[in-house]
Amino acid sequence: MRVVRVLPDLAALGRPFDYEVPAGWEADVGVGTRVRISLNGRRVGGWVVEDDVDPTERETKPLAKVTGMGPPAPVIALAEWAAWRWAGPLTALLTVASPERAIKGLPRPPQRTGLARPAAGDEIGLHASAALADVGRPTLLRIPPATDLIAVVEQAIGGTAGPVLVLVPNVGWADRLRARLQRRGIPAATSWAEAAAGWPVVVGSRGAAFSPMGRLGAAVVLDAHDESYREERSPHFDASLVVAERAARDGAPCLFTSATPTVVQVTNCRVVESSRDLGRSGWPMLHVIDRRGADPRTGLYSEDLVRVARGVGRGRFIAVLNRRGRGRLLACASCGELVRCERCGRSMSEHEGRLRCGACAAERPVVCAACGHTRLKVLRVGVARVREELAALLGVEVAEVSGPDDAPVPDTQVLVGTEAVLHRVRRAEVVAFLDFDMHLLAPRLSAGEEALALLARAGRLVGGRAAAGAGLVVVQTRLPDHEVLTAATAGNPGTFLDHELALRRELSLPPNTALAELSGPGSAEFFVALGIPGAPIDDDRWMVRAADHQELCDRLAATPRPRERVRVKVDPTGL
DNA sequence: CGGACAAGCTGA
DNA sequence: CAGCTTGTCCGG
Repeated sequence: MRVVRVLPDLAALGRPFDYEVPAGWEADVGVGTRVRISLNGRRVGGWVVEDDVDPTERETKPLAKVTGMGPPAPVIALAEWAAWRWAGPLTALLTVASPERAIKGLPRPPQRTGLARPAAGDEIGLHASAALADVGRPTLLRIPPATDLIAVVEQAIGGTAGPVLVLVPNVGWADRLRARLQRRGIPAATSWAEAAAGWPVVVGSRGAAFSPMGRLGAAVVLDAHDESYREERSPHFDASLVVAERAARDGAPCLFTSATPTVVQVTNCRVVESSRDLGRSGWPMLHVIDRRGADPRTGLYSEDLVRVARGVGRGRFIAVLNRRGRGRLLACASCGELVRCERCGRSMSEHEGRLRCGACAAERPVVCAACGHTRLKVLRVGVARVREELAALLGVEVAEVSGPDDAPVPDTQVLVGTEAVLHRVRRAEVVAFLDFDMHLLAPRLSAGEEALALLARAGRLVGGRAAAGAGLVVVQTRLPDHEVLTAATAGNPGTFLDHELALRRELSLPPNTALAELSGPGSAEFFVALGIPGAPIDDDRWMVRAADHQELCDRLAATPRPRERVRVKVDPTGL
């Protein structure tokens, strides 16, 4: 009698059980198949995770039902790797890798037309073409933000006979890319079933990293730095790393593209940089407005900014204001200097009568580092007033972009919104960051990387500085010499990366070490059981550290979890 | 996870 | 001590 091992889709259980395959079902059951089983008297769903298991001496029950197709065996193995890498339940990853509804049969794959490799005419195509010869670790193409990436995708598709997986940050982008490929005679899968059936190209967002396609011919991750590749829920897997691992397993080349790669990516990838000319011309024109002299109590609009806004032609003017998080900046009430950490440069907040850095936990007394005064002010913007103020200043209608992602964008020339507005508008003449310091100093490990990525994103809306009709990105800041701003001004993120890498090395932060955040009531007990270096963050959170992920993840996997709940976040971004 | 069963608490 | 809550165990 054939016996299979089934993992029930109950996250807290996390243990497989053995079942018999009833006679006549043999052909419908294999690794990955979605089944229903009778467990402890109730019917639950699950996945076959192992086939032809040695029947234990223990009695086995038969499978109750075959629900439909599930992820193929190599994707199950990939999900197991991801469960190890992000110390999370396999069930959650198998759910991502499975079709939403039961699938019994597959459509017939389309004719392969338009799949010839185009001539690698321009610089981007040449880089992509060369990078595709490389296998093992991803090649990172560092290309400026205002670059059309279709040439990269076409090189990847034309350069292999196997299926190509293309990851993009969001579904809107996936839809547009699919449509463009379709017009070129390249059918791109839009569903789980199509990917499983053998469509030559799969385009998708985060979840598509676990797409049920066969052995990859090549993989491409566009805007590989984008935060949306990171799953917000547990396990917090990073789809770009999943794709890199998958490509390596399949012996396929993996291409990352990014204008603003993270320091971890430039460390772990083979980096190919675009030429200096292309780099400069593809970054936007940046206008930095120094607000150091401004009274912390005055409004958000400098004279300079108002002048720029009044000079806008027919295009859009977009004002961006960060309201994300509870990030509050402190400034000296006397001289206006921002309160920053002397070790890592991030913002500090007041904590039991002392200043404390949210990123590296450094502490010091409540004293202005510039003038020695002890009175500090909280810089906070009256969000509701921002729109009204701008409308009054410019004498035009101003709309606020907020609410759900799919709501229509108001049809006014001037818009105010959080950074989400940059995802919802495709084109602008001017993008102005009213208070960029919130981004530069956010108490997160990735604050600088994210701030630079934001400027690059804004650059897409206004166009590269060399393009016809190029617009302008405006930044109001009290830190005009910040390395993020000098890098963006020069159109060369390399200077920022060098700075950030040196800082990370000095503080033993990733990529020099691997970190995990433990939270929840059981975190203290789990920390002790782990027996690796770490430090408390606050009441029920701990940060643990190991030399690399092998050591960290092996330790996390080998240590039994305490009875009380622990959440583990490998590679935390917020500290 | 959720059912089974045991131990603990409460009030008459 | 019935009736209820809370805790612990376990599944093929």
